[in-house]
Amino acid sequence: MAKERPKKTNRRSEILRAAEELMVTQGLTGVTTRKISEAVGCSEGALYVHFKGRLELLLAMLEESLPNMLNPFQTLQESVGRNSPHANLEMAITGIYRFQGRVAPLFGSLFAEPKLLEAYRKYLTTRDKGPHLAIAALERYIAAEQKLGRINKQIDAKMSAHLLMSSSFFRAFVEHFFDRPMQPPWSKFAKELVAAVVGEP
Amino acid sequence: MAKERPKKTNRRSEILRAAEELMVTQGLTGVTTRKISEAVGCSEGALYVHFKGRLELLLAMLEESLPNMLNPFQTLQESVGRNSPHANLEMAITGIYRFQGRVAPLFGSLFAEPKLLEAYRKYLTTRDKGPHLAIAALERYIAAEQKLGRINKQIDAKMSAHLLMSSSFFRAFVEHFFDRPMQPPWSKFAKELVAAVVGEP
Amino acid sequence: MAKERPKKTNRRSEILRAAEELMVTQGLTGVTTRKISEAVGCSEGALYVHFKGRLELLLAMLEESLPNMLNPFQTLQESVGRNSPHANLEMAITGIYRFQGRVAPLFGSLFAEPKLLEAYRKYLTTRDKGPHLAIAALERYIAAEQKLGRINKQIDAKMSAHLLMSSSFFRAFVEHFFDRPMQPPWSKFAKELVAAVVGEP
Amino acid sequence: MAKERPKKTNRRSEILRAAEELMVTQGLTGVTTRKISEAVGCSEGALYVHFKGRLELLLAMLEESLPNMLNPFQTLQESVGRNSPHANLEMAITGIYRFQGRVAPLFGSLFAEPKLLEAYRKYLTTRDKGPHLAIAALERYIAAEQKLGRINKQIDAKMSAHLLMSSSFFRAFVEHFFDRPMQPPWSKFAKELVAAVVGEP
DNA sequence: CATGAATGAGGTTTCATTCAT
DNA sequence: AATGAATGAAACCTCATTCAT
Repeated sequence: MAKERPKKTNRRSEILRAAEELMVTQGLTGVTTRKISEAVGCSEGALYVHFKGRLELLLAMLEESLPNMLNPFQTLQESVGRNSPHANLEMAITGIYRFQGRVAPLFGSLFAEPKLLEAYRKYLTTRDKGPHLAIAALERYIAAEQKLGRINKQIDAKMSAHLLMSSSFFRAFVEHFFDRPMQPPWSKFAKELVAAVVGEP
Repeated sequence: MAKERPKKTNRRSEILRAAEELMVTQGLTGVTTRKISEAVGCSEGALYVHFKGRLELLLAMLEESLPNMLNPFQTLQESVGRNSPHANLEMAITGIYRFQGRVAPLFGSLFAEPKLLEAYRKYLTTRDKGPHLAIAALERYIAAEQKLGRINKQIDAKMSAHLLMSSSFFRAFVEHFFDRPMQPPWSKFAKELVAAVVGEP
Repeated sequence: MAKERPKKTNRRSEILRAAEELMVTQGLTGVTTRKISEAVGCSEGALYVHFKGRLELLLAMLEESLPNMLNPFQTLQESVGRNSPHANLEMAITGIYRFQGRVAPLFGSLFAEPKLLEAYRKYLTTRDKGPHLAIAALERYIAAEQKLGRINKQIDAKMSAHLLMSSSFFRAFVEHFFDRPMQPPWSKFAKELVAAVVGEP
Repeated sequence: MAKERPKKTNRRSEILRAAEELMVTQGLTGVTTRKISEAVGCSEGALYVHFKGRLELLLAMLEESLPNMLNPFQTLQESVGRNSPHANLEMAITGIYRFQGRVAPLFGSLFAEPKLLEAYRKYLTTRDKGPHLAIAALERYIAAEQKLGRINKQIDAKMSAHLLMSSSFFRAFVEHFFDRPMQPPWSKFAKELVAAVVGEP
């Protein structure tokens, strides 16, 4: 009789979640095997059942932190020609901004451990992941709207995409670095940013 | 006959230089008291003659990594009305970009050690230092050139400053993160960026 | 067939025994994690598997040094009405004296490390341990014998108990402090002491 | 012409006073060369101008902590035949008790550093110092009063002296060990103690 | 799959002491 | 007499990892 495997999904993802939580609250340096196991409520040895070592564990954790980034762009692509381009772009960069708020500290942290950074680099490049995807998605959207005449055709779509991305990232980074929101508040800034980059609505 | 004191570069700065070197090559995690003392060629105890502890040492090191940033802006302010505004802005953001290439890994690293980040935060805010100064300098320059009619008065000076800063930072960060230059090369990108932000020359 | 587990004296107690040994031979200052691990023949890290830190280790060690004190008093209580009260008291204070000879240096040492003293204090007071127990036991015994008419009823039992305890402790402390026995030798002194305190037999 | 030495007494005794203060507040372990120099407000090196090393410094400090003990006994000897013997003894043991309250932690501490204890031992024994002096003084007084018929001649003067000394020491030690006064308060206890030891007045 | 004990290397910091100035 | 920089040893503790059970 087949042994059903009902309670799985468990450990491995518990561990990853604990690791991410620690990374956010204590910084990369605070993500020790001891603390992870304490947070999960298991022995340190248990970590090595699921991962070859700390590095692999952290890589897996980073892997699972990314996917959420894609959503804003699917939505964006689907809204070509619908609503106003400005509203669409604002929503998109708001998604990006939020995502970057979460990952800026994570990614920044990696500079502290070159081995981990190098490994993550390899992981990203072999799968062709990176911010260029987001920029490209923005660019495609802008170009599409330009074709529809809803965005000024003079605008350099690629550069605009770059500007939107850069500004969101810079803001997210600085705000987390100083642990304090910048002025003006994001919603106002997003409007102004889009207006400045693709022209007044 | 005055006794010259030639060799007084003085431990303290040797230590700081060694620490910075280590931070760049090995990441914040690699900046240990042991390694610093080895790099300097002194005992570990010697570090504590000059600094209360590792944290203070690192803070001092960060302190001494900043000042160089100010130069591009002094130059910028002095060139109001001279040469072309585009050339001036390109030079300025090139300076910023280079500076950020050096400090992005440093600052990113800090996310790995919240205590250090917090301390550095305090240091920066009590002296009102931060990227807003650079942005404000750019903004002042743009506004000044607008007054002279050398830059389109329609342009939002503050937002433009922000865009220039963000783009430089984003590029510097990403290039160091991936350890690979982005396309197009900086000199070309800088031109396009300035053009996109303050209008074709 | 059951596997006997003979060698389980178990690190933890090996460690505690080594620590006590060191405390006696080298003084509290000589009880270092290094020396303990060397004495046990394990790594320093192993200590931290069993104890949170040096302080907890020392507390546990002190904890296990006490219990032996209780025996003299059980015996004492059981001998009410039997043999001569003087002989009984002599035996009891001899037990106390021996115990105090062992712990006086230990307890004295604690003044050298206020944090440890404070922690031990807390440990003792929360469990209502302390010399008052010994004094009370002596007092109870004396009172019981007074009821039986075997000790002069005029005697202040409480004060007598106090005197017996104090004298034993003082002697033990001084002898260890000077590393030299006092005159007259204990057996003679004990007799005289009891006679002086509860009256000639 | 005599060189007057006006501002002396200084350093050396400043250092000793600082060391004693530290010993009382931080325990022997807290008496480090660094802390002493900080407390005095001089360099660590300065300590070695006045003392060969830490051990000699501490010995000198202990040396200067004792002399005050003698006063109660001078007074005592002078009051033979005056006032009441009980009052005189109470005053004497109160002096002893106070003194021991100060030195019990100091002397206890020494068990933590056998080398220092050994050195101090040598110092004490070569000059024939020690608690036997105090006991002998008490004994002499009691005997003198017995001769005058002011104290019961049946009393064993030597043992009485011993009991008075022991009780004071025990109390001082325990009270400092537990950092809490014992019951009954000293003044009441002293009366009862003297009454118990040399008979009701 | 999981544990708990163990380890060796390495972390930061403090110590008493020396010595050129 | 005094300093301040320096040191080597040693303090306590934490790390990632292994392995028998």
